[in-house]
Amino acid sequence: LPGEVYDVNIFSVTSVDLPESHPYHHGDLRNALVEAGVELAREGGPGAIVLREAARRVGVSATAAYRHFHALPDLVQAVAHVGQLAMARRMEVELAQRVPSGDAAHDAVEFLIAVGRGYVRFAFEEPGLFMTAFSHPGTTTEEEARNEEGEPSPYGLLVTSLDGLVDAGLLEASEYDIAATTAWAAVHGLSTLLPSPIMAIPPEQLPDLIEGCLVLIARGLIAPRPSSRGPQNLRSPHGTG
Amino acid sequence: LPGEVYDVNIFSVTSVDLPESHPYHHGDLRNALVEAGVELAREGGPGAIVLREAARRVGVSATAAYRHFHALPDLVQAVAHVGQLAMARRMEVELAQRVPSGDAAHDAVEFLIAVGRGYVRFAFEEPGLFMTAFSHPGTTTEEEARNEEGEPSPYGLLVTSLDGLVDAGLLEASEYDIAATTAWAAVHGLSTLLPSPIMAIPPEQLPDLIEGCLVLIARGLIAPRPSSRGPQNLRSPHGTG
DNA sequence: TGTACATCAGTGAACGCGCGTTCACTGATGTAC
DNA sequence: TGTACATCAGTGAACGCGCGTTCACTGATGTAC
Repeated sequence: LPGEVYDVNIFSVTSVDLPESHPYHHGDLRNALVEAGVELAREGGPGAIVLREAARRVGVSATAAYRHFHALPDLVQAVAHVGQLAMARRMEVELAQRVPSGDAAHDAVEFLIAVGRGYVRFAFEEPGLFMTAFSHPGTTTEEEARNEEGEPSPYGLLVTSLDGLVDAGLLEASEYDIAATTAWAAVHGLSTLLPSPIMAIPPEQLPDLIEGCLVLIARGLIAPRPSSRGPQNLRSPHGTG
Repeated sequence: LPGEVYDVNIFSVTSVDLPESHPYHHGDLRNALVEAGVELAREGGPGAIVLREAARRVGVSATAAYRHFHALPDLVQAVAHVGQLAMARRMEVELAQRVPSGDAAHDAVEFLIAVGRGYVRFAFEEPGLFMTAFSHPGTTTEEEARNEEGEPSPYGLLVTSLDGLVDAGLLEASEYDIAATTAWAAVHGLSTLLPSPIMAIPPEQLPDLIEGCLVLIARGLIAPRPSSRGPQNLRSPHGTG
């Protein structure tokens, strides 16, 4: 199925090569345009995805793109999907590098931190693609947005992390949604803010800072309930309980 | 000093009115253009700040803007500055609504949470201005970026929050930078993610969700050191200690 | 196996758009004497 | 107090740009008989 070949070889993890033959007219124009779009996104973010330029790079007239995409936003969407996939792959690299300890609780936390680390590092390594993955040009069709069979997704990995925390007894199911939102938001904020000129962190301090933040985020998720211990009362969420 | 009148009356907090008289040619063109730019930003984010349109709204030729701004990015920058100020004001509103308890530790945490709540609510109430405040069109000149005398800034309020935590004995000074980065990132991530179609949270669940996340973030900042208590070992930041 | 035809994937010229920015200019204001 | 002149804040036409998208078209492929 040529329509499924979305691997972009950004990271060495990816080993699937695109077919070299062009059996029919161009043969694989849609994928070629998406790949060109990915390059543009890497170079300049979502705004740099330009239909005419993508066609130019593929060596095809601008009009040809309209055989495969209804309009520009559809191409951007396809690129965003590739970006999400690449991000998930980057997260999986971090997961693969864990060394399991005997302790289930410890390992569950390490899983969460590895997922977060992959997220943030992807944002640093591929800022343009990261921004594109989270741009939303028009609401995604349910059908289009659905992941391919077995494709990893950043959100899926987060969910897996939190399930692990629940299983290890570190997170109450009643706090699941809040924990998920907080974890995602915190990691996303790091990814957005740290690379921006707003913060201007000296590069050599970045790894330690990121790691410290990830630990601190994890701590918030699994901290014991305020009622059971701790020196001060944190009030419970407004309007709840 | 007419150059200082940046109040935009987005919130009723602001009570300074712009002068109605136009004593000299236009008289206050720079501020008028900035205000028009703010409106454009509110309507469509940083990309919607268009020099020609701003001039059109003020009723002046497009060229006139070049008497007051070297080029478009300078106008965007000025608008971003207004956005930062408006955000800080919104945060101050939340601060003003606190009811102090006797407990210093509790109040310090409430201060932090109020600051975060203002940040997130501003992002919901003024998404375009929020995005503009954090866009960075060309690196800011040191001189230009410096705040006006006594102007509040979002980062300044965050720093005040954390100082309060340190004073109350809830945060170790050695963790200050990590805590600051985490708090900012988490709150910024909530502000970015929650309003986006990616999450699609039902509006009636938003206040509780936000509040829960803020508590959870605060918890992470002030959680006791892993070495002293807590059921599992969180490893210390990579490469440190 | 060869031919007629429908279908499909591409071409190339052209459109309208709104933008940022430039240029030479004009008219109002402030100032020196 | 009046006049000459420099300065300053605005005008309006024009430029080039690259974009997304349309249109009528052409040439290659697949298919029925």
